[in-house]
Amino acid sequence: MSESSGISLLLVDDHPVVRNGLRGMFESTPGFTVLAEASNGVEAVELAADLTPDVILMDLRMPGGGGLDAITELTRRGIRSKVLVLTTWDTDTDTLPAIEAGATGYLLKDAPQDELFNAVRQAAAGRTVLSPAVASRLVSAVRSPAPSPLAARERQVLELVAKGTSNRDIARELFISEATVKTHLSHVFTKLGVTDRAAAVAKGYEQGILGRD
Amino acid sequence: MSESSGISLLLVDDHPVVRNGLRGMFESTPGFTVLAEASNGVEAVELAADLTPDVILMDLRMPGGGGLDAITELTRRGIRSKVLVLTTWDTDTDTLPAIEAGATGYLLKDAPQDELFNAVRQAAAGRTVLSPAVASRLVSAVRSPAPSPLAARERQVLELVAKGTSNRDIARELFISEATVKTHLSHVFTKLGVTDRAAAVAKGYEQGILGRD
DNA sequence: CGCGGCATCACCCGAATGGCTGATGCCGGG
DNA sequence: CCCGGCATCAGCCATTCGGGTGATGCCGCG
Repeated sequence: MSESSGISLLLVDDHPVVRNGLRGMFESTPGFTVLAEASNGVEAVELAADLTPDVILMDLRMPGGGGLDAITELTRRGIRSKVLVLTTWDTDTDTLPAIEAGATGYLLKDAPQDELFNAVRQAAAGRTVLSPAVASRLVSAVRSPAPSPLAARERQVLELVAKGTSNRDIARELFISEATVKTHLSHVFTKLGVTDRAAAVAKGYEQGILGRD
Repeated sequence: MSESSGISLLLVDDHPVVRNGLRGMFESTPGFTVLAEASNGVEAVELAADLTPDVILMDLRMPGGGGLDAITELTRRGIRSKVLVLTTWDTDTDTLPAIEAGATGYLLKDAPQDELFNAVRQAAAGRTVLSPAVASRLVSAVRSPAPSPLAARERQVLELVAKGTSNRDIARELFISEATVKTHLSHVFTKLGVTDRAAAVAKGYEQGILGRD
């Protein structure tokens, strides 16, 4: 942390107006210093590597080096600047990936100024800041209602398979014959595009069919 | 929403002192009405079904009907009250399950009053409110840095297994013998407490060893 | 320096798995 | 009314698994 000049910032946005607006806001407020600006992800990574700002305010959608890749790269390089994603609309599907990639927070640009300031401070302190909309998204992703392509019986079988139940025991458990279990499993394999139970379980988790107990 | 009297509340906590404290806070603040209190989950569900408060402030750990079950039951019954989980420490492993069960927000009891008020208003409006600590938890669950008990090689093998690779092909892929693959897998089984590859994959996902590509 | 964890390999064997072919009954949509 | 999806069942058969037992070499920690 650059103690003397408060929280140091790197602004990343392809739109100069936005950068200017942000720079204005932060420069006219004690406790913040704008170290530099970048207009794309690649630049952002370079500057961040050089200047190690406390917080990087980053737009996601940018020409010439997307924000997402930039975040990934930053974390890969072990640069400790906190990334605060600032986006215009949150209709994006990128919110989750961004967070997974290592973003510390996610805010909408229409957030009131003090919320923004506050978020930056929180981020600098390493705390996660999510705008309500994003938090909701994240939460609903956790309880994602993934429609499964599997028939009810097939899902049941798959669940038991995931628990390590053998075909024979699945048969017993569901009061059907082992042959039927095998048939169901074959269908599961076909539908999931795999050839064995282990991969089927993996797909099951990947597609959210399994995993929500 | 009970327009006339602001946001209506149901307080659920096994500790009378806490209930009292909360009641005091909310009754002395315009815009809130405490409809009732409950000291356990079962009571809470009954009262909620009866009174349909706008927001339910609920402790998680309670004797006689845990908060988690209560939340589950509420969502099951389609009761539209928003549940705001209020917990003392957040060391719990319950935060995620609670959210998955349908909690609208998750706050620590040591949150400052206005934050609490604000959270309740947000919750009443259907927005998700997470205290920073919980948000972090949630986020890190998404990119879970779960320390896997598996050795490097073992993890590799498990990953291939999840892709449906046969032992023989795993051997080829890793330039080792099939026997070695089997040995690794045996160890994986032991460490994960399962007996077959399908269950191993399931555990792998469950424990965050697999799933983050 | 010995013990434990990791990584490697071998051989045996019984049981489980997955592919294939084929069949029946039910149900709902076109 | 027929077709397709679901659910049920059967038998055959090659392959794969998983367990057991045992062995070697390397490395790090005490």
